Amino acid sequence: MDHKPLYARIRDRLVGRLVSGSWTPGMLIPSEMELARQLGVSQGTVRKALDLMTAENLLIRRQGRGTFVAVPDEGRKQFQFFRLVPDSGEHLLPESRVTRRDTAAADAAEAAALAISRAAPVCRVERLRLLAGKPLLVETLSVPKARLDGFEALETIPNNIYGLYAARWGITIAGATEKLKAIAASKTDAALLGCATGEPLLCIERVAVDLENTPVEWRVSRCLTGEAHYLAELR
Amino acid sequence: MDHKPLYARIRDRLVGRLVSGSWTPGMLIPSEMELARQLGVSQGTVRKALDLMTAENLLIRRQGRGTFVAVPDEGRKQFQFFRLVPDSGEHLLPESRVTRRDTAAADAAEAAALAISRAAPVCRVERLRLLAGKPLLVETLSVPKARLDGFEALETIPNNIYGLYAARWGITIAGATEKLKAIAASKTDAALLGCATGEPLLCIERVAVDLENTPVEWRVSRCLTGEAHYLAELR
DNA sequence: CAGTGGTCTAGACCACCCA
DNA sequence: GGGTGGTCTAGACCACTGC
Repeated sequence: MDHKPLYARIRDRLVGRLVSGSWTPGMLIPSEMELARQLGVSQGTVRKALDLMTAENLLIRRQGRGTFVAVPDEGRKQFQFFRLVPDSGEHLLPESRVTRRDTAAADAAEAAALAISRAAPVCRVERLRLLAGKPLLVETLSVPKARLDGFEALETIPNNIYGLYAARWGITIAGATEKLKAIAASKTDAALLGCATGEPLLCIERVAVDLENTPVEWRVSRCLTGEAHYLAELR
Repeated sequence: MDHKPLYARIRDRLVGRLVSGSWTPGMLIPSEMELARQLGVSQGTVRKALDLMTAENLLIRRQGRGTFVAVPDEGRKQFQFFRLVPDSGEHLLPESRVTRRDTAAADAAEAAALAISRAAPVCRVERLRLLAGKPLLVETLSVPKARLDGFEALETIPNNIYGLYAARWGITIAGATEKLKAIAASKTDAALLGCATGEPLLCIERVAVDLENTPVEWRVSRCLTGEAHYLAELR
């Protein structure tokens, strides 16, 4: 059972330092040699663990400088989980305007997506996001109150919410699964987006997970794709 | 200029064997030790090159057996470039029905996507794809005639077209870029798909590239997403 | 200049597969 | 048993960074 390779167990121990908060975003971590001494393995094994974590976007290595803990929204990483880009190709972050908030027991869809019980309370936010002043999408997100206690009392919801999860609750969003469909705009969405009812919208349903692969957030976005598109790279 | 690391240059030489066809899909390639001798580098360097190629889905390594050239449509790899899955979760390959074919000079969109001139001839295929007998999507694909000569004379277009590119022209599709939008069904698409004109469709525009990153195929799919969705994993 | 990560080598032992 | 890839170690040299 515990016959994972040594480098994988080293990785797990180092991820533990991230989860426990003893390594914080942006921080310089000890050198390979130092870690090898601390952990009682060779430098090569530490390197393999660090390379794994680098591939997972958890660390950033810089020759001559050292190895750093990745900060969620650094440079392009801001867009790691935002694949909707203007047709013109520029990558801009949209502004946000919160249109609704509440806290209540999870509905069936939320309970399934977040792997929690129907009775568990969730906090919800609906917000409109605009690019260069024009409505781009409206999204509804739900998080388990148990996991992000105090979310419902936040005065403002920052634009970059994954940075908030990290700063306030020490939760790093490590990945997400998205399901895309084309739908017709509902009356309320159309009003928010300033388009016609029935207009085709790109619907993105996302479950975001933390380092331990536990669902943290469920989000459904309805996007106008007249001047933007969702970009996917397949390799 | 040429100061790429040794393992990267080894990778390029080995990719060359794939491109030239001296290594063919499914084939067992020489062992690490043998390659190290042939190429005059250490086993560790060969390993790093092979690991790279494995990560690119070009090779498959099996402990105790050896290293094999990946077969484009082996097992789940059939779906490497087919991200549209039924909501039920099963992964089935759709049947295809060709609805139109022609060969002509490239239009502006094709020339831009395939990086060829307007005068260059392209072969086009439009086909309807069905899942369990129900229309799922209609797609139009264009390939440069110069690159896939004889394509226009094919009697049948196989369901798995990337396997054909490999078998007939020795071209391996190594990656693709997809742009997604929500659009309203045109009259002709609606007729093919058996839906109402104006019905929201998921439009997937894909440029597929070969091992050397040269565009090989341009494809635009219009999909019904009533009972299926496009699945994306973000890491 | 010293310290870091990046590359490259050499060799050991293991787990797995097949004849 | 002999060969394969998978893991782990140890040490060398290089390229880059900052003092």
